[in-house]
Amino acid sequence: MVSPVYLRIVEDIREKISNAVLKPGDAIPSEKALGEEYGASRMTVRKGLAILANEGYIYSIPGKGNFVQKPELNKYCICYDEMNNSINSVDKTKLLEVSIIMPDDKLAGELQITRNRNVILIRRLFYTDGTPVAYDIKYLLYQKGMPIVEKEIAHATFPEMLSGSVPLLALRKELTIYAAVPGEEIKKYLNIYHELALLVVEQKLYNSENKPVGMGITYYRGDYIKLQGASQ
Amino acid sequence: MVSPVYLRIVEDIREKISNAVLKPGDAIPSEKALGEEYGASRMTVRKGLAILANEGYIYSIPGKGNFVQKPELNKYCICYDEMNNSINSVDKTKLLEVSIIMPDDKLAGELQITRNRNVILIRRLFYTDGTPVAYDIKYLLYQKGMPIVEKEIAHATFPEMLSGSVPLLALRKELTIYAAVPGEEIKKYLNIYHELALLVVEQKLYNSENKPVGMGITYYRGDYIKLQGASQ
DNA sequence: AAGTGGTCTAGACCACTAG
DNA sequence: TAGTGGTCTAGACCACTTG
Repeated sequence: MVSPVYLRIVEDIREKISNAVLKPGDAIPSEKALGEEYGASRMTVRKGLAILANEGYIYSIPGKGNFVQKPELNKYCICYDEMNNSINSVDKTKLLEVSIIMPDDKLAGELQITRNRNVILIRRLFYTDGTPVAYDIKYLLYQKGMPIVEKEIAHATFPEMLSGSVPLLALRKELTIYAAVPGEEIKKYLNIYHELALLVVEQKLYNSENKPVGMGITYYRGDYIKLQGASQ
Repeated sequence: MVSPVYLRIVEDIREKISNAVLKPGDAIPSEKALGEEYGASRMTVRKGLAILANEGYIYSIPGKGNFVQKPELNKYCICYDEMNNSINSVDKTKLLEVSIIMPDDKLAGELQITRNRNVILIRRLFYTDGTPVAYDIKYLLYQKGMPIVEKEIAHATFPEMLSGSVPLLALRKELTIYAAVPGEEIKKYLNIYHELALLVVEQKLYNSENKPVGMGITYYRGDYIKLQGASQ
């Protein structure tokens, strides 16, 4: 079997959609018809169509048929890792602070907790070639059994910090990206003496019950970071 | 049939992975064993496993078995639309320029064309509540039959501009995000009189042969935009 | 009533992995 | 050699849509 039948079906139909032979909203031949066309059973045809549906090319309406999907024009996938981006990679970190704090009203609200709940505060600086390029703050809900080993924390990305206490596959993550002018404290940490923009990335992590388990803010020197995304 | 058998299988196994009953690398019971456990045929079991594989929970090794996947810790999905973001939405646009130009060396390189190829240049301002919030530049490879209707261009997002000449499902898109300090020209367009950071978003579009068909840069006032992403 | 997709079965043969 | 996943079939019954 050089190439399975269902893959030939997938490739053929995908090609027709890419070349606009089949346009969004058009009906695809019925599963019975495709089976006859390719000399395949209905289950084999369905396997191919399931793949196309999964890739976002088609959708089906029970009782009616399969149809070409309208493309998602504005979806992008971005791989964000505090320590690595497309123009830069962190080669040194400095742990400024690890402490247990009681949250203020704003933080308690963000983390959906009361003000007497313990929170771990971690502040770090990221360096590239000896230059400080980012100032990083993390707040983690303290969980019993959570390892606060400084050596581990210093170089960990945010999800990694939680790997001991939360099953990572249950983690839901949110990202917010914006630009800002640095305040005096950050200017000092990042050795900024002239006008410079910051790229700010906020992360928020939720457990499987959709409760926040941590949030973080990273302030990058604008001249040391580019985030990249792509469709698909 | 209240809930199909294959969905029960999916939910059971997904639950076990989320609760760390099954950990990354662990083997899942064989398809035969699962079939006996759920009183289902092997094809039904496989349908469930295919869904889990597609969701990124498991993977399979032929001849060995199905295994729990290590989670993707840094993948985020972001919906980017020039005109809409999480804190702001453009309600007016102003077309500054639509013209056909010959690219300079830099642009020709970016678009992988020779300097005698025609390029459409579009410059726009985006407004929210009467305030200019973004300055937008687009370069499109001129294709014969391309509609340059000013009314259409003024309010279109980048992929929409190409909808007449390129099958949109074949479009591959790239995004680059960074922060910068505004230059004099942009300060003038965006009425910036004090220190302010810009969020800059570059878009590059490719056709099905992976040749660039357009690129765009949008300069947002840092106080008027936040981009958001999420896992899944 | 005829056609469509959704679910499911009980087999089959293959290629691969492991002891 | 026994067990595993990968492909495939030829049926079946169901719920749904359309005329």
